[in-house]
Amino acid sequence: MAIPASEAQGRIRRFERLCQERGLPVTVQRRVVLEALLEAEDHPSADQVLAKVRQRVPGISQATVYRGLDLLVEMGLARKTCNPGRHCRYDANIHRHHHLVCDRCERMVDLEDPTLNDLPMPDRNLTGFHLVDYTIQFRGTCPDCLRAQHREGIE
Amino acid sequence: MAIPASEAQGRIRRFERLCQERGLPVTVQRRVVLEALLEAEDHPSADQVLAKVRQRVPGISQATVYRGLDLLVEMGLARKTCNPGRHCRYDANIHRHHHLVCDRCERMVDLEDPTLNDLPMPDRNLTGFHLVDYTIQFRGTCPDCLRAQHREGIE
DNA sequence: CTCCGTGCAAAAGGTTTGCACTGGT
DNA sequence: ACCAGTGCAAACCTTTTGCACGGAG
Repeated sequence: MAIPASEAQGRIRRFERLCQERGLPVTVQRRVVLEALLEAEDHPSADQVLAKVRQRVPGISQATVYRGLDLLVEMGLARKTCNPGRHCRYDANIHRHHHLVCDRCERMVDLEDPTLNDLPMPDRNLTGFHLVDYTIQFRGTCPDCLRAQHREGIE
Repeated sequence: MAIPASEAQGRIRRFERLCQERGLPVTVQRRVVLEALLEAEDHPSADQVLAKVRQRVPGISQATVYRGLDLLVEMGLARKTCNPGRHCRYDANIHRHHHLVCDRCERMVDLEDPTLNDLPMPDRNLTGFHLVDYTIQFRGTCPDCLRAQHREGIE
């Protein structure tokens, strides 16, 4: 969803600050990628961002946009709304259930919790969607990666 | 998550019935793909399913496994747990928010609903995960596709 | 017997990477 | 001036597709 202009300004400044902290140059290309994403109404694919960015910087290369997007995600200024990894995953569990996803290693495990299975469905009159089911994706760090992080902290 | 043997049997019979209804042959390959998925502990990628299937049917081709998985999804016997489409999508909205996803056209729109933003996080002592956030993905049909379906019903 | 599914291999499509040159700091 | 970023193109990886053969109904 498009970010309001007021907030977008702050987001761009935050981006510049984060770059400085890491000693990364704030290039036109990077800034334009961020701006394109802030203005997007939907959840654009990398290619859609590329198209939008090229309206402003015609010569920009695909690789630069991909790299710019990854940087934003790494900095916490954007989210990748797809699943971790490059491949599709399949699941034979077709009942309502939820997922715990590790941000670090991309592991995904099931969560069966009946207390989470009776959320009210968003009203069709408000959303326009006819919704039939839902899944909650919890994000965080899995046990293995927690241990690994802890070890890294010690070393 | 692995499906209990008792339920797996029923799932296989349901698969056979669905094939018959559609006049599709129940081949060894198709059955093995389903079995591999029912036995999987995690959310395997297509390639992981392929590896598992080849333990039992060494000569099976990659394409057959991909086709088998798609058939299962189409029949409602499995879920693709990745996002619609082949590409990653990006989102500049980094606050807690949720998604409405159309099963038909793969459109994804944001849902901001404060009443959905205070779900209890699963307990770390139970899951082992240190969870920091969550997103709810609602699945269904978007307004455009509802209209399209309606028109198809009339014709 | 007829089709459809399979296997093989090639194509497709999205993303990543190596390298020389350019541009920010 | 230095070092990282960019552009270009090739590589990579997952998924899809076309076609001839063989097996299911």
